Amino acid sequence: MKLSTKGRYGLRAVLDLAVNYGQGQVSIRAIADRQKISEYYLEQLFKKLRKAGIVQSIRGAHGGYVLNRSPDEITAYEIIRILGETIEISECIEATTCSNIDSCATRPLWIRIKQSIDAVLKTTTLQDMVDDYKKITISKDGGQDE
Amino acid sequence: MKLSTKGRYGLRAVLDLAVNYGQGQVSIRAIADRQKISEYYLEQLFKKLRKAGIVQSIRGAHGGYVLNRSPDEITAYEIIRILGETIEISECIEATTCSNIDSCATRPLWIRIKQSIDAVLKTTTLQDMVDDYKKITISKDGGQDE
DNA sequence: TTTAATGTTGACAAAATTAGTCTGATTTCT
DNA sequence: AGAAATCAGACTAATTTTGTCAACATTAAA
Ligand code: FES
Ligand code: FES
Repeated sequence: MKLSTKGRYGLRAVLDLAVNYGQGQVSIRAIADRQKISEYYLEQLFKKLRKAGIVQSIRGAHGGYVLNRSPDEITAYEIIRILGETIEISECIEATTCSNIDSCATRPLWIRIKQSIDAVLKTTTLQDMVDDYKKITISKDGGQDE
Repeated sequence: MKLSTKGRYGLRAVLDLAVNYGQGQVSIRAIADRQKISEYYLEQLFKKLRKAGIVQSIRGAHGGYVLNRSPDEITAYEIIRILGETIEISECIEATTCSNIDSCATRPLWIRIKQSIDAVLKTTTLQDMVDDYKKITISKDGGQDE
């Protein structure tokens, strides 16, 4: 069970925007460079994020993307879902029923797992993650921003 | 993010054994029938379970499989891991470090998610699941065993 | 007004993983 | 001997994921 790169790359990219929140737009190329992700692939992901209203695009020369809301108002859950990542574990969990529910004793377990994952994702904002991240890097190299 | 059929089918199959625990061996064909899973595919899964000592095989005519331990001593976590299912979310979580950990702010999140999944799996025994299952079916059709 | 940088879109291709099947052997019971 | 089952490993098919590309649209700056 692994999150696909959609979710992993996408969240890292959005986090890059969160770190730079309030300092103007960031281009896909810059993110691709920093995060070592294909520029073309990121385009796909930002398409979804823009349609969902998470980010705003600034077109033209020196354009880029900006978060539409403050990082502490965006949860990891939103991002993951928008990127098309499903936290289903088993297909029949989101549905209210399942064709062979009578011979299946695993449903309650999958549901509990899904709930515990969702709980973590929903209570984690981008700001939380940025804070954690800064704590690590600062303790390592003495800080990089003024 | 989905559990592969290895984990889903495998756990259902083992649960089938757990329901019949103490009543002798169960053949793969019987499980395949009840759970609507390919007989050949199940063979693959039981191969792993046998090597890991979860089940014991009884060869020859009227053979089958039996749980090697009591259902309340086997956790869902064990089964899932033995079947080769990884609960990694991201590749670099099990490892103590990661090549681009410096530009990645998502690690703490993935770790917390993994821990919450593991917690659920480790605290759920086959017996727990059988109990849940019986509760449902009994309330539905008035019970099926004597 | 031109130019260059960037976003936008949809289609496509490559790679990896998962899922499922098959054949043949061995063992044990009747 | 014959039937019913496991055991082992190879093999294929299907699906999903990942990544790439080309053509176009929009805007800012020169
Ligand atoms: S297979 Fe659908 S609930 Fe288990
Ligand atoms: S990519 Fe390895 S820790 Fe995030």
